[in-house]
Amino acid sequence: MFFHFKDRFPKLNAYWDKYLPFQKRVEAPAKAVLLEEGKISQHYIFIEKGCVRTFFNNNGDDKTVQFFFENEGLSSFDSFINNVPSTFTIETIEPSVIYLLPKQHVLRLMDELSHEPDFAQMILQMTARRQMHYINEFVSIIRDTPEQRYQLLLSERPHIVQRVPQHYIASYLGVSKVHLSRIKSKLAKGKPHF
Amino acid sequence: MFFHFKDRFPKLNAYWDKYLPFQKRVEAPAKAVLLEEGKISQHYIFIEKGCVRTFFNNNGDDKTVQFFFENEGLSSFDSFINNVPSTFTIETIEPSVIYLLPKQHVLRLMDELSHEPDFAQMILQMTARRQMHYINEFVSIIRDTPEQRYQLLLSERPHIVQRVPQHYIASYLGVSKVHLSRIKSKLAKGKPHF
DNA sequence: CCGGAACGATAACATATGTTATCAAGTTCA
DNA sequence: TGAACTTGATAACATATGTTATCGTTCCGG
Repeated sequence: MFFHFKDRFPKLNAYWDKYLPFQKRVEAPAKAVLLEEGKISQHYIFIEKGCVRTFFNNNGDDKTVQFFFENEGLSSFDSFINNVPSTFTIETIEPSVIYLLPKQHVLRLMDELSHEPDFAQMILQMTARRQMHYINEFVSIIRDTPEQRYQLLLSERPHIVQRVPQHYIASYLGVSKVHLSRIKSKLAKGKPHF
Repeated sequence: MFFHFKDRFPKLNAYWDKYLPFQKRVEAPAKAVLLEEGKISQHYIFIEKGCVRTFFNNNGDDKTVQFFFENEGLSSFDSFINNVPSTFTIETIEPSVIYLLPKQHVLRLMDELSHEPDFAQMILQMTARRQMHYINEFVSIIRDTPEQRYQLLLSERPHIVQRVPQHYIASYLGVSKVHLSRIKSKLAKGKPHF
């Protein structure tokens, strides 16, 4: 969450660097669970290499909520901040190199940061953007057909299609893996590639 | 957004009361536009009486994103904070009594508030909850069938079903109004009421 | 008080999507 | 290396959902 705003708020860099030493480096294989559904989040997670998804279990099959890649950070935000059980699991997709920053340090970082004069503006701008992201996810799914959503993924976030197994993408799009396969073959017919 | 946290952070009361005089009271008929898609949000909106929806236009027909009722506050958050065009329109559903607090006062309120020692915690807890709300909207739509979503609405937010015209609810659920009508008639057959 | 708009139900048809099953090609790991 | 697992495609069938059209009712403004 914070990492993405380093450019807009250069002051973040100093804080970030200060807490780097407290991070724990982890090399995780594929399908390694970084946080389990129902547990309380204890770390902020930063991805140096590899990719990660968040998902929840629903009657046996799981539904993917979001994908994360290199140089992105995440946590189960509500669980982390409000000390409640996490709604979803965080799991590596590929073998990955992960940095874990324990909650106590993050909270200390936030507390120090809150003495900066423009902290209010910064935190509001950050959270407004995050919120907009999730609203857009919702908007897209009530506005677009699965086929349109897949094409949006292809054009705007092609790395997801390239690196993530198809059934994860299917559940993220809100369709069965069989239907996503149909969508792909339909698109392939319309637009032959030489 | 802030109003809901008055109980958890009693200090908010003092700030809220302090800025009450700067609000403008408006009596709006049904279908009155409080903020238009594409414009930049200039007010925080508080609903004293009536109800309101946010929606966006999509090729002529509109898609409802969220409903708000008495004693709830809202703004087009990203537009308000980041000074960007609003993604959606805010419109009354019923004739309503609305209070508008101009942006400058809200920003001043936030700035004062940021000197409170637990401001960081407060703002993080608030935003984590809001974020969770929107994630849950997304999760529900990739997990549940429209019929299940309608039943959830019936059991957990029955006031929406009672007060809001059906086609608004249909677009919020992500189905056509015809299909929502089908869902209702199907449920009525299964569970006859005497 | 009238006429039109808004709201909601229903039918008929077309299309989209889910489910289950099968097959093939990689990939992993003992 | 071989067996098990993962990934992906496809077929066949059942169900869900969209679209268009029609009808009746209610509501509201001139």
